[in-house]
Amino acid sequence: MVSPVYLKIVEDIKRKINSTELKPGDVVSSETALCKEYGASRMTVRKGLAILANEGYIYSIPGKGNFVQKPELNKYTIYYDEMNNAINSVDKARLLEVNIIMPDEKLAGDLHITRNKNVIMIRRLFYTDGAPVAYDIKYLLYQKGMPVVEKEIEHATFPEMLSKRVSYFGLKKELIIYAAIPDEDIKRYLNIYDDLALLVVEQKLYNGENKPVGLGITYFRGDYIKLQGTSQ
Amino acid sequence: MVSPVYLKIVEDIKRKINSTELKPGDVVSSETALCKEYGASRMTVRKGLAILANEGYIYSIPGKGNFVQKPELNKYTIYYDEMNNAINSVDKARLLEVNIIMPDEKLAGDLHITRNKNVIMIRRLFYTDGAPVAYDIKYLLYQKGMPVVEKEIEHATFPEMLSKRVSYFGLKKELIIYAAIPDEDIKRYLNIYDDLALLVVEQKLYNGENKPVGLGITYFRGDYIKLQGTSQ
DNA sequence: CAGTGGTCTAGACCACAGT
DNA sequence: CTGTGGTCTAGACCACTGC
Repeated sequence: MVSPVYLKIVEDIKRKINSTELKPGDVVSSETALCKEYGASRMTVRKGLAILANEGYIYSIPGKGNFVQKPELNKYTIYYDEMNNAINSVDKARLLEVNIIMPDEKLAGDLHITRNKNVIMIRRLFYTDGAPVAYDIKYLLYQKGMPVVEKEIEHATFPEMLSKRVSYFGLKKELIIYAAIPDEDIKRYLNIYDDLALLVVEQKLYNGENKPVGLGITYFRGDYIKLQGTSQ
Repeated sequence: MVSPVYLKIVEDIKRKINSTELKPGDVVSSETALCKEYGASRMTVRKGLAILANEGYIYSIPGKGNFVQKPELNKYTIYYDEMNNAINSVDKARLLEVNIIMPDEKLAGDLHITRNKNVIMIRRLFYTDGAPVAYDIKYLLYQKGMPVVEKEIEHATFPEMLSKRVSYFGLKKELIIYAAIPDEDIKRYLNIYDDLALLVVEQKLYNGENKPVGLGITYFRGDYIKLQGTSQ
C-alpha cells in the first residue's frame, strides 16, 4: 500500500478536471461506480471525494451526485504582519505613546461602543536599518484589571497584543488596504520630504461573539512595503 | 438524528479550544476514548477530527495523538477583482490599445521568456460614473492561433482573459500590492491634477507547470479603491 | 509490548432526486 | 420505484511511538 487508494482517486479526478475532460457543472462518476472502478469500499471512495470537495474541486448535491465546481478565480491568501512583509522587515519598534482616551465619534462607531467608554491608544514607529518606515496606531477596548505592559506591547503584532485577553481561536480579523497621501504629522514621523505615497492597512479584530475588540491603522512608506497574496 | 454525531464532536472540541480548556500543543482525547465517550464508532469520531484538522484547529501525529494547533494569526483571505472592490465597481471599461510587442528586459524576466518572443499588450481605462478610476495594463504570452477578440477582452478580468487558453484549475495566481505616486502619463489618464496616491496591484498568472502566462498591473486612484481581507 | 493514528471493508439505514 | 449522496457500525490490519 505505497499510496492509499483514496489518493489515487483524488489524483485521477483532479487530472480529469485539469485536462478539461471534466468541466465545471459536469457530474463525477457516482460513488457506487467509483467503488467498482477502483475495487474499493464506499467509505474509501467517499474519503477521496471529501478531499476534492475540501479543495474546491467538486461539490455534492444529495440525491443527485457530485459535480465539478467552478473555481474561485478571485480568491487569494495573504499573510499580513505589520512587522514583516515581502520586501522588508522591521528591526526596531519605538513606543511613542500609551494612553487611555475617550473615543471620538468615528472610533466609537468602529468599536461599537458609546463615547464615554475608555479606549487604550498605542502609537508606535517602526524602523528598518535605523530609518522610520511605518507609523502605527492601535485602539484597544479598555478592560479593568488588564494591565498594559509596555515591554510586551512594544514589539507585538496586533493579534499578539490581544491574545492574552481573548481566545486565540475566537479572534476574527478584517483588513482594509488603501493608498493615501501623508499628512504633515506623518511626514514628520516618517522623515518624508518629497512626494511619497503611503500604503495604509486598517486591521479590525473581533471576539468570538463578533464584537470589535480592537482597531489598528498602520501607515507604511510606499517605497517600503509590498503585500503579497497567492492563490492556494 | 437531528444533528450528526460527528458534528457534536466537532462542536464540543471547538468549544474546549475556544474556552482555553484545551490550549495549543495539548493532546485531544484519543480516538478510542472519544468512541467510548460518544458511543460512536471510530470512523465517526475520525470524521469529526478530520473536520477539525481541516479547519486548522488540530493536527495529528501518527502513533502519538491529535494535538491542538496554534492558529495562523496572520492569514487573511482577499477576493480581488480589478473591476469590483469594497467601495466601488467599474461600470465601463475602455480599450486603449491591443498590440503585439517585444518585451523589455524586466518584462521578459517576469514572464520567463527571451526578449525575442512576442507578447500581447492590452491597455485599458476603467470608469465609474463617467470618471476614470483605474489604468490597467496586461501582458499575455503570445500563442499562434490564439485570436485576440477585442470584444471579449474589453470587460474581462485577467483570469477570464486566460481561461480559454489555460485550464481553469491549473491557474496559479499571485498578487503584489503597493502604493505609489502617479507619473505624468497616469495623471493624464486618470484626470489627476492634485496630489493623489495610487494603489498598484500587480497580478501574475502561472499555468499548471508554474510557467508564467501573464502579468497585469492595475493603477487605482487611491480615493477609489479599498481592498478588503478577512480571516476565515 | 500496548497505545496511537492511518487505511480499509462490507455491510446498514436514512433522506432525497427523478421517473 | 431506483439511484443518489449522508450517516454510521464493528470489525480488521498496518506503521509508528514510547516504555
